[in-house]
Amino acid sequence: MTGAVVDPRGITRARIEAAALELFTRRDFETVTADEVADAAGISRRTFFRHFATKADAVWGDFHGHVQRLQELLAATSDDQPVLASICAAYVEVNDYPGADLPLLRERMRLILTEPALQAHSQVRYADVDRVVAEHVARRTGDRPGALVPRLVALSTRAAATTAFETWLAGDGSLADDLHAAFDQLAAGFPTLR
Amino acid sequence: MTGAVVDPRGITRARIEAAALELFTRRDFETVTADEVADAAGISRRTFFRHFATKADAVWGDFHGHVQRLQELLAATSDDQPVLASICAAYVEVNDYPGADLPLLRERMRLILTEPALQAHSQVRYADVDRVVAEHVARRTGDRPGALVPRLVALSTRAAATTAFETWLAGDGSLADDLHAAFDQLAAGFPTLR
DNA sequence: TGTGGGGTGGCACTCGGTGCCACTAGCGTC
DNA sequence: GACGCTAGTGGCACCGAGTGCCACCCCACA
Repeated sequence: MTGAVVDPRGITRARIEAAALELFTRRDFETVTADEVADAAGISRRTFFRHFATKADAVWGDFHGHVQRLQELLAATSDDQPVLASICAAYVEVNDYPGADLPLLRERMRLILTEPALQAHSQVRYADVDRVVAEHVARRTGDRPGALVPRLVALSTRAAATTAFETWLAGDGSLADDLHAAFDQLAAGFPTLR
Repeated sequence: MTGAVVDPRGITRARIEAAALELFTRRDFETVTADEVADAAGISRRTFFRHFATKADAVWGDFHGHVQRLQELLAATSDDQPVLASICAAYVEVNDYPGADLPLLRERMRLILTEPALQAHSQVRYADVDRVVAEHVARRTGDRPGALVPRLVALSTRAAATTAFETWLAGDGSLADDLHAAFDQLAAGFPTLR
């Protein structure tokens, strides 16, 4: 009805995201219905599912752009730098949010890491990250992207990033420090275990 | 109606699993409805959801027992053995299926690793594995189970196991060899990258 | 003054999953 | 044999996620 006077292709989407994050934070993800999110955003349920394929997708922001930036950063790395270091740097860079956005990121990651439905959904989104990282490693080693080392590096660096997010959420340090700490352990074969 | 003359608590469940795996293999997971699985297993839809909380759960066999065996194996490891080696050995042992069961395992893992809905669901099941492994590492290092190293080791060893399953599925070697290859890379900090 | 396209809302439908109730079979007790 | 208990089952109605279809409205452009 109001039709949105201009809506430069994103206002509505942003309003839905904000409403969804607010509701999912206040109550459990699964108890919030798509109708409630739509109501809170001032749109119809049908329109909600035009902007987001899934209820879960509403918490991911512009993740596609996130993956694309990661890919570009990896493509621009120097061959002099060790592979793991280049991946760590790319993860740090792509997660370098301005301080004002950190509370939002915190809440988003808390939901993704703790709500079972979102945790499950995350696997599908992160598969894109794994593919991008594996291709980067494959370029550097000459392997196929599906070979053992590229896949293992992709999956275990994502494990490092996930762990870093966990510790970042639990503490009050900087995300970059937590990422470096996790990647250092990984790259050195977990020296503290010996 | 037939009521099952004896059904030593598991016949029905096994029949559902077989029917489900057969259908999911022949067609895509998402296109097979719960009704169809129930029909194929000779039970009602309602009964299907009494045996399995989720359509996806029907492909996991006795995963709970799997996790329990893993936990017992880890608890029984010697402190002389390096932590990563103990985890690798436990993964190998718990996945040491008799040759006759390998086709079943192959199909199960292929579905879990390639069907998006099952891939997503797997995250929730594997969270139990991660918890068990992290507790094992924490016992050995004196850390809390939620600390950086226990969590990182748990998540990255699972990454190694997942990668090993991927390469096992793509090739025709032994799963134990693939697991050892992946864990060796991980424990040594990816030596081939340097 | 048309006219075409994009964003929207409403509606009906499928499917996964759940709560409730009724039925049956097996089993031990009196 | 009648009673009650329990476990497994089927049927039904219901909720919520997601989709296809159609009608509508508004804006841009001819």
